[in-house]
Amino acid sequence: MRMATIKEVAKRAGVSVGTVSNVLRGSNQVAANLRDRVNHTIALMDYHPNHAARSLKTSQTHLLGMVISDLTNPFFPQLARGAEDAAIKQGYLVITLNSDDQLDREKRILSALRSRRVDGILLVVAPNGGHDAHIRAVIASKIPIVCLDRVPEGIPVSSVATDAVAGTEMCLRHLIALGHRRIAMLGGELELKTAQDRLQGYKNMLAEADIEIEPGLILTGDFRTASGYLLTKQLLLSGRNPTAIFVANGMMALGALRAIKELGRQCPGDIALAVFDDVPGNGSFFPEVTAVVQPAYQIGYQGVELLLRQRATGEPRTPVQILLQAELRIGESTQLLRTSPVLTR
Amino acid sequence: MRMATIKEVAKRAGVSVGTVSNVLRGSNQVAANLRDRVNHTIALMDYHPNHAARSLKTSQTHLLGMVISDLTNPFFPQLARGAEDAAIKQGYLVITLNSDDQLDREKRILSALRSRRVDGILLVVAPNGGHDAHIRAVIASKIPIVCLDRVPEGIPVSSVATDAVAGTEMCLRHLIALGHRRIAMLGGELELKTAQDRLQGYKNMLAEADIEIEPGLILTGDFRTASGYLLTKQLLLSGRNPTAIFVANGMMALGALRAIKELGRQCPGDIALAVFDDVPGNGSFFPEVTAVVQPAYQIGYQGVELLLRQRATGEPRTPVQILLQAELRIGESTQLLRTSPVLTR
DNA sequence: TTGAAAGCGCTAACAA
DNA sequence: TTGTTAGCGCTTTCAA
Repeated sequence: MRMATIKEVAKRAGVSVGTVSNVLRGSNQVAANLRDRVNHTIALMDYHPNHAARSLKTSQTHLLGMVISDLTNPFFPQLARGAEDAAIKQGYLVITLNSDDQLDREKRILSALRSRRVDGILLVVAPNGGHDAHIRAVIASKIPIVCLDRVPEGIPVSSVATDAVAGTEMCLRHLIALGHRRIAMLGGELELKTAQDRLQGYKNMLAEADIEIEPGLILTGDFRTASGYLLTKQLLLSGRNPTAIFVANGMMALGALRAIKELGRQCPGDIALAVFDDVPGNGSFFPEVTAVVQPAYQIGYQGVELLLRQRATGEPRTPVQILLQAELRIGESTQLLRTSPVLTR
Repeated sequence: MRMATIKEVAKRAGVSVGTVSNVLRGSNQVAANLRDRVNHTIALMDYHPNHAARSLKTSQTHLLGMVISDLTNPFFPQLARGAEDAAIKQGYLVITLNSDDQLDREKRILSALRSRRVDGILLVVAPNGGHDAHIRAVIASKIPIVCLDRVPEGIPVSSVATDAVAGTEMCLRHLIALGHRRIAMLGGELELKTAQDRLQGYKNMLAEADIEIEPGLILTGDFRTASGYLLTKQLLLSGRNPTAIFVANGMMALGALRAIKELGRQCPGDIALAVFDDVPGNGSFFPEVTAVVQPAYQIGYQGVELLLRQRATGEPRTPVQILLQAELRIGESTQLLRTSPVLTR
């Protein structure tokens, strides 16, 4: 059965389509009795305005596209929920797509989104080694775009992200205050600004505490669980004996914890652990992991708000970069145990 | 800047709009030289067909709507990814929305999705206490709909879900084989078929093992972490002394673990724990929790396939109910410790 | 305050 | 094989 059209509603209610349209759009130019009659007919016929027709006429889809790397990384569902809430509040819907951090997927997704005439794009960029022509093409086409979480370098684009340098510094300060000096760092792909920032924060704090940087304690992975697992095994079997590990994100931390467990080491007894980004399940298990918790929901929420603001006012001359502060949540994984051999040397 | 239209492309290429349309749709009725000229012009003008206009004409949006309860429950991201992959493979995009298990949100979402004229709806129903008129309205309107995860009762609708009875039985069998007889059950809202099924599986196995059901060991919550936490505290302080707890989902298990930890009990030393549904972070912490792992990705994937199949062939006379089997993953949380007082009575 | 009608960009039926 | 055109359902002017 076909869906009712505005014409059918108008006929049934005994008014013109213009009047029905006015009622739909909440115009107060319509007499109360007519308005009631129309609304009643709408309910009666279970009428739902055809969005495609409306889009065609107004050239607005009220659709936003969002490209994230992977929804199964718990950082992104929160971000997606923030985006959804902000979008719905303004009458928009969001199509979310996963790039898995693969450049070709990102390109195809962006292309599909353009065909759909989305009113704006939220993008968590994949590492691209400088191949950013497809992103520049979006900017050139005047589709409003805001980058989330990862701020691409060398592209004039607005963004909302966590202040990763400050967040990392806060965490390292905590570790150093506990007496740790041999702190290892498991980082993400250094193409990504966020990965660089976390490494930078690490270096800053070591320098501030007059701790010499030991290159062998800095390992680079790719923000995935498998990578955290491998690097941790490698690190713990390297004989470099760090007393603490700082991990660049939650997924890697999961791998690190598994490796520590498998090697029969105790955390925090044998080794302390702290993470940038929250860890799935954190707080329900032992040890609760000390984590720099990002305002993921806010990144999504403010990203949409910024996007729609820019859309409303026209793209600003200079891009806006919003930096949100993270929060340090101290857990058992960096707890000092009296009996612990960790810091006694 | 406006985007190019098919008319402009036709003019520039010196052909009619009909010809451009034929080229776009890959018709082989077009002479090679014209086709090349048109394709060249399309590339030149960076033309992208207007999806809204096409939708209006063909009354197909190639959009699917998906309503889930909460993306931050890790079960759903997997399901969403399965749906996305299956949809993209057939040229569809998915709009995912969270109902938070609230009936009014579900209604509003369904209404928005209908306005968007989505080609099909994937729905994880919220508990509704029999208020399912809005779902029946979708069915009446002939929009293909497939329910995921939770099979609503008394509504003729296709679905893809986990075989919760069998999954629970498998898990209880494991617990009973370990010698447990005082097994508590923390369930979800009994309005939901999945919650009922899990309880049913529990009862089935106790009956099979000739264990009398003790009502005080069966607590009912709402599938959320807070509920798992509260019920576990209540249970452990009740003096009923269960030796094992079976929890109805992963989020509740997180709460249960936290409660056990806070009360200073050891798992599995003092109490064993098993869960229907996986637990966030499981496997990286101690204890790894014995879990009935659902094929979440498959539920999403097969849900979309079923939906599109039904759309292609017309709604079938009788709804199809697909039941997928879960897998029991045994962890440390149900490990028998020689020193454990648990089973010595 | 209400109605009539043009037209958004496309597809598909039909004509040439 | 290619061109012409009606019309999808809506918003929005303009007239009444």
